[in-house]
Amino acid sequence: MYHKLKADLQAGRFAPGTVLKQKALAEHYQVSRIPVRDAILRLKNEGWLTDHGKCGVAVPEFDANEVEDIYLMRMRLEPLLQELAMANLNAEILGRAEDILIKMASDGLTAADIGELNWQFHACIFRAAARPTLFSMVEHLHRQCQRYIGYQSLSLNYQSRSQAEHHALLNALRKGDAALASQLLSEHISEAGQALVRFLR
Amino acid sequence: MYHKLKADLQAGRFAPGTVLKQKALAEHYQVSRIPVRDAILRLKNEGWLTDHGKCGVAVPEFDANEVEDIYLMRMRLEPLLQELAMANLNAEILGRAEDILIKMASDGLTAADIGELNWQFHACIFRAAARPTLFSMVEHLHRQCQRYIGYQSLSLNYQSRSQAEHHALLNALRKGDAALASQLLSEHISEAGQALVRFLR
DNA sequence: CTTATAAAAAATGTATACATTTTATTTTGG
DNA sequence: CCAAAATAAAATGTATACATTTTTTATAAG
Repeated sequence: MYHKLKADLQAGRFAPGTVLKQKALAEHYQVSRIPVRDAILRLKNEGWLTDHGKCGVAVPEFDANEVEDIYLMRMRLEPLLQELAMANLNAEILGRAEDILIKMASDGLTAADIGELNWQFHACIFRAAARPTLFSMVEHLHRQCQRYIGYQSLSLNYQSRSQAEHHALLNALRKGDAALASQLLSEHISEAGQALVRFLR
Repeated sequence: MYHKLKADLQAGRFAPGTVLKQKALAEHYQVSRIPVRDAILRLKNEGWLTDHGKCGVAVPEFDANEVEDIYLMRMRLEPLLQELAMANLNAEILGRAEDILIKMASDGLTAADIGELNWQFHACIFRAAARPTLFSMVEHLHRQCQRYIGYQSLSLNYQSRSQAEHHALLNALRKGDAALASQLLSEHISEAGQALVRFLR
């Protein structure tokens, strides 16, 4: 139930602003209201739903200010996590990261696919830091962004540029150039954020 | 129910590591398991409970690594938010912040009281940034820390030093010295974090 | 016609009962 | 005696039924 509703939200099958009622969801997914309530609680915490006054939940509208804040946070936290990871990077990890980049160059990927692979690429590096709390937070912020990028073709337009940045980052990591790697990641996030905010305004 | 369980967790009435079962909680609080489930879901997201295998939830053990990560994040995010707030600060806001500092000097405050007032002081400034998403995140990180500071007398030992730092910060904000205010806040967080990590190890 | 109040409808919160899954115990074979 | 499988117990997940709260609609007064 939770997974089905989340999938529908991720696929954009409910327009932003739509108000969802427990009873209606229960009937739609052929379950009782108990699992619906659980799912709603979880999805509210993940940012896929918001309270709608005292009754009902709504699919959040696109909010450029929210995106701006999330990208600001990512710019501060992801380079930090990457720096902490650098000491533990090795050829195997970097090889796996490159494999993901190769997959990202495939044809027929949806915006959601690209978003997921993009996260897998960075996560692969971040995980080496062995910092579960910081990692979870960064993952949470990434996934909040996916709500926005799933909808539009922006990620497809920026795909070639993004790939080039990924390869440049990978090279810096291979060389062990921490300052360059941090700067490249920061710019990578900044550009994606600015493009998304421009698109929303 | 949610509020009662949270209060008990905040007051440290369940030792870290304790495993809690829905049925036991339901009987203890004289409610059915449905509100217990809701409360558990919410408290897991707030960091007051964690999953315990496939069955039950546990009161999390104290984890110095988690604290270290949270303070690292706070050091990156709070100065950012404060900088964004500075343009909108005025005498009224700064006056309210000072009022809170005066309350913090009262006698007979518990560690939890001081923690709450400490947050109110900074929140009062942060709110001026009018950045709800960033603010929520910073608030979330603050409240995660309260789980640790509620337990021990550390906050009481650092109270006078902390107050001095608060006043220095307030002065920098009054003067509009952004660089100094950021630096003071960063150090303020860093010192509190280091003290807490030292205590836990 | 607008506003305030009252009744009706709808939505959420909670209790009880049952189903499914997980964990603990016992039994059996080596 | 130990390990693995089977059984019993316990815990969580879910459905139905009812209680409380919120929202909407209808009604009446100004």
